[in-house]
Amino acid sequence: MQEKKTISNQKRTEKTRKLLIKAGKKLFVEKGFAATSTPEIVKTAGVTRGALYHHFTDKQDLFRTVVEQDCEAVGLEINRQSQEADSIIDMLKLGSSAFVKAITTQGRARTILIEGPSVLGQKELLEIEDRFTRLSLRQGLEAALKHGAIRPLALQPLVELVSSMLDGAALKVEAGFEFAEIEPIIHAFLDGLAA
Amino acid sequence: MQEKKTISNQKRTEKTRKLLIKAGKKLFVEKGFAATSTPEIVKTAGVTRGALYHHFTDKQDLFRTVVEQDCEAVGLEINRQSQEADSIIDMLKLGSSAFVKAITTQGRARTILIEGPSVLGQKELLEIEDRFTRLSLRQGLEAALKHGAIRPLALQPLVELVSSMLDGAALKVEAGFEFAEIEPIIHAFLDGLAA
DNA sequence: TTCTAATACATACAGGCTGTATGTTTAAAT
DNA sequence: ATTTAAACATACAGCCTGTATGTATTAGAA
Repeated sequence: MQEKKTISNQKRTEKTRKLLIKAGKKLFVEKGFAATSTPEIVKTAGVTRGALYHHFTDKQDLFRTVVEQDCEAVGLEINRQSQEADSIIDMLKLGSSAFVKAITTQGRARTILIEGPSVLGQKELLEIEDRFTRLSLRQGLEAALKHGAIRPLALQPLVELVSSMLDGAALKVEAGFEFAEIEPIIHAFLDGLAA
Repeated sequence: MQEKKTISNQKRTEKTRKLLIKAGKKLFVEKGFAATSTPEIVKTAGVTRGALYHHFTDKQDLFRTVVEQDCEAVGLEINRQSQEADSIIDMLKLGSSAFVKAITTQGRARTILIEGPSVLGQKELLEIEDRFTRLSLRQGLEAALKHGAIRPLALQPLVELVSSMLDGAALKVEAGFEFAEIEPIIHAFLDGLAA
């Protein structure tokens, strides 16, 4: 029979945090941040509120962690799918599509795009997105500008606007629009930049 | 000396509602929906919670009213400023600029764009925006499509994406970017549609 | 004009939630 | 083996929301 006398603190922490994050993610997606109570979270996770407030400073801190993980996952998807691009403009298109597909998976659009701005504030959310999802967009646009693949525009605002357009596209897909209907318009916009 | 024996119920209601809406608008802009308490709202308005819950079903209902008023104001601005346009594409540009300018005034971006989606839900917010601010955008794009001023794309998703891009543009302006920096990029996008 | 009904509040209350303070158990360090 | 510190568990204080109930003022009917 297997004995389980001791669990290292590290493993224990890791496990508890994972349970809390998983529960939080599920509930934040289903009901939103405000409508999700901490008693509900810990009940879903199978721990106590003591554990929650030991590992996170408050509910918002848990939410931030959820958003960070979601953003990281989206970022990985973008990188993975935009590898195999022929041209620079093609890379932008592939990356854009990857972004929309990834962020409309697992309810990520709700946490990142809908709840994120009001719970974390626009500024902090942007920092997170910069770290994970918008990195490759920025690089892609930078390369495109350098190679003259798109018109000479200010890089920074360009990143912001393209990013916003993609956020919007994702929200529409989330709201029921077919991605097949949205994608050509994204491409039209990007082609417009090349004109 | 002026006597003030009787005030008609209509006037009384109008006045109280106006006070509550004004207080709510101020506080929602300053601190967000969640961080604004109803005791604080009624204190700012100079009325009691009884009055608040008499005129509005709940805090969210007051918020919705605030957003509707803000959207209406934005819509009026768009119509006003996009009158004097020469071409169809020019009307789109004028309208877009008017939208961004109007929604970055009076803290409207916070209530409509940041708090709105999470408090009211994406769906209900879209309905409100459709009624007030996106009406002219839709008409403009429809006319542009009919006249062949822009490429043949599905109207509905087109409206959604342009609208989202403008939302994003407004948020960036709100976040400190200069409108002068953002505007040319909006125009570039719109020109791209004409290509 | 008087009485009744309805509107527009005002006050009191119940339940729930958040964050903290404090207690307890288990791993880590000495 | 003992002490310390991490990882929880429990209890508590304060605040907030929505509702229920009570009161005053206006509207309408008689």
